[in-house]
Amino acid sequence: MREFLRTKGFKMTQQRELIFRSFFELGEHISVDELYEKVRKLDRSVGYSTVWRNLKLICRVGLAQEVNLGDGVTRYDRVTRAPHGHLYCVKCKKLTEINIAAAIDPLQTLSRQNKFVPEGYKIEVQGYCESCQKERDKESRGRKTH
Amino acid sequence: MREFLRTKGFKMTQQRELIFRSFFELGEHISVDELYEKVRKLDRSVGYSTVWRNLKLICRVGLAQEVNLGDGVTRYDRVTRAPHGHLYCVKCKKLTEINIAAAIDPLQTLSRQNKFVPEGYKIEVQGYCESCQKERDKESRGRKTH
DNA sequence: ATGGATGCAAAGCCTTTGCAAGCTT
DNA sequence: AAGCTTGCAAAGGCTTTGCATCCAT
Repeated sequence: MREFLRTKGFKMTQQRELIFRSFFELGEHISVDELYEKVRKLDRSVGYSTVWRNLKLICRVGLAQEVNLGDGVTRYDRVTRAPHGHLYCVKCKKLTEINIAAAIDPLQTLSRQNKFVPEGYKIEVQGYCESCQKERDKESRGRKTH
Repeated sequence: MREFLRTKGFKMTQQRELIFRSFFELGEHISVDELYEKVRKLDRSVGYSTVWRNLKLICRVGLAQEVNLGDGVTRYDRVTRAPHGHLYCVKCKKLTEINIAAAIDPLQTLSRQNKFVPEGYKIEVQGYCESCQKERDKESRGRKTH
């Protein structure tokens, strides 16, 4: 890792190592806050912006990718060999990962037709998870503008 | 429209009509600011929050959907019969709409397998548009943490 | 009248950045 | 030494909300 970063012009520091380690130990869809919490448990002296900047760095060197579920918080997904998408329950916010290989195929074709070079895919299916399907009707009866 | 809203418990007002009209006249991927600008040209007295709340309302009654491209701004897409996805150039931020019917198919299958009831799809392909492909290499040479 | 709708100003929240000091290389 | 990093505090930038007032029904 240290080598990997060096070749890209970055240095390895104690905090950086802690942050990288923590990030990869956590699951997917990690937010800055979540990672910050985890890191703080191991080293109370690490600053929030350091975590934030390192998360950005992880993305910059291609080890992770930002994910935006529209809840106002940017999350980060480790880039794995298997690209995945999400089933996002709009009621309970639960996320379920799905393999999107089958969906990527037609997208590559479309990209080609538009002379577009794809680098990544964000696929999200919004809807209701099994346990929230019953609540669905109530939901649509909301009122008030705010 | 007035009727439609009434059945859902909302009233029609002068501002609301202006906002709704403007929204549907504009293209896709409209941000609150953009809509606000357009509305202000027609009526300087309309407030920002009114535009914001009405955009939310349009979504709530199912006429539009929030789109999040990860640039920190929430955009709104009119819900049309034909669902579409986007080719998002990470360099120039250009958006190109694509028909995602072919990609939805496998996603529905996956949803079914997870006992998930899909309501909408967000599909975004990140990459480089034709004119930005040459810049691609330079881009990856970025340095500095911030 | 009644309750939703509006405008303004003020919060809220998360994301970024300026700086001076501290560490790798 | 040179330059990337870090922490802290302060900005930013967009999204929400409190409230008193206004307006549609």
